Amino acid sequence: MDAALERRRTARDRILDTAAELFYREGIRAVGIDVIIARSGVAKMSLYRNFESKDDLVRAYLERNAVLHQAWWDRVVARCPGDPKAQLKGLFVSLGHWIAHPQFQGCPFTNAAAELRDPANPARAVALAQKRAMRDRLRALAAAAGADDPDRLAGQLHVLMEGAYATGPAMGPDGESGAVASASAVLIDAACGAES
Amino acid sequence: MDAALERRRTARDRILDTAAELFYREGIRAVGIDVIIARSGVAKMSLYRNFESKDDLVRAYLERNAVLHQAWWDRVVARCPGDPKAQLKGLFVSLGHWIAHPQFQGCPFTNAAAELRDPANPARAVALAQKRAMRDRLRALAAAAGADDPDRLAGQLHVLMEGAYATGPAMGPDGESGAVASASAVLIDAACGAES
DNA sequence: ACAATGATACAGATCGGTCTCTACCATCGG
DNA sequence: CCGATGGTAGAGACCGATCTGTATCATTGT
Repeated sequence: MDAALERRRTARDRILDTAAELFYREGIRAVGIDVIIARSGVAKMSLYRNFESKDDLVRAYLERNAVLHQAWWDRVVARCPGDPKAQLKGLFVSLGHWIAHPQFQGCPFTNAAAELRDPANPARAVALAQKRAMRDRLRALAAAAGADDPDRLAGQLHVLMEGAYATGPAMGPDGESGAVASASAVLIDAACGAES
Repeated sequence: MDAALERRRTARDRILDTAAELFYREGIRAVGIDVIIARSGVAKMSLYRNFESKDDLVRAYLERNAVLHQAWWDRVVARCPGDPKAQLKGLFVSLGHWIAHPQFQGCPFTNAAAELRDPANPARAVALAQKRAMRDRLRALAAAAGADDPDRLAGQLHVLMEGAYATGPAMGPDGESGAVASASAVLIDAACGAES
């Protein structure tokens, strides 16, 4: 029964798990269908019964990652309820830890956008939408924190956040983790008035 | 003679020009050798006589871009001789203009690093070296500007710079150009003391 | 005549995607 | 309790397209 349940659970999920790991670690274009098939122990037709195409699988991978990222965001924000300024700073502290992780390979969405340039690719649309959503959430927090110009602060923090993602793979685990947190603090304090 | 010189000049250079444009606009892995051949009006063997492989062509493309980027940096810095603080700010103002260009497609080195994950790829090494060189130059300017902690300011500005590159393609021409310049000013002033 | 280049065919590998066939398992009618 | 049925999955051959890279031969400018 256990094996049966495992089987029923799997197929699609096993494909998605394997694809997510490979896409993130080795790149989307570098990972072929055959490798995903082999590593997930799944028949090729099972993949094409659950996903229309490789592009569709990539789209599903990014959409699931967007949900996970959203969950991370909510988790961090929930640690400082009612204190938007601390919530903002907490995001960047947590981000600084993440990019120092030895297996960190950059932002999945930025990577996908770099690999998939075709504007008509739905996976690319998911990646870009995620960026805009991030910016919107930053803007909401900046406004809640009482920034003089919430839109400006959101823009600054958005650039900083993207930079943290981009700097990670280039500078390695001893990279700019501290710089991310400290820069965000400087920008947030400057935009909200120095009083805590 | 002119045509002959043109011919002699070309071959390698025409290949490199065409490859640079295509690699940057459409991505490295998305552009095949055949397209480069056709668009540059060159025989396939002329490419393989001038470059060992496609990877070698990519490496040459990135190395030339590194030289061009260095030249841009020097040009901007030369506009404010003897004023490192203004030089730093000028870099980010200029960067803000660049990422607003409609044909901006992100940082060629970041894109290359995202597309070429194999650590043994020499083109990837060129891309990562460029990042480190940028950070070193930022550190030198930060020290010259009298920052309290030059290494810290360099790290912050480095993240900001990478973020500017990464945000461009996602947010479009009406993106965060202003945020880049303003954020850099806040960080620089905070690190050097407010007095100009 | 000679060196460099263009044109083209080709080789070998790999890619995404389709097809066929078999095996399993859950359900349901008797 | 038992046997037929249908849906899901694994295994692997196969296809056409495309990719990098090589070999061959004609052309051209000096």
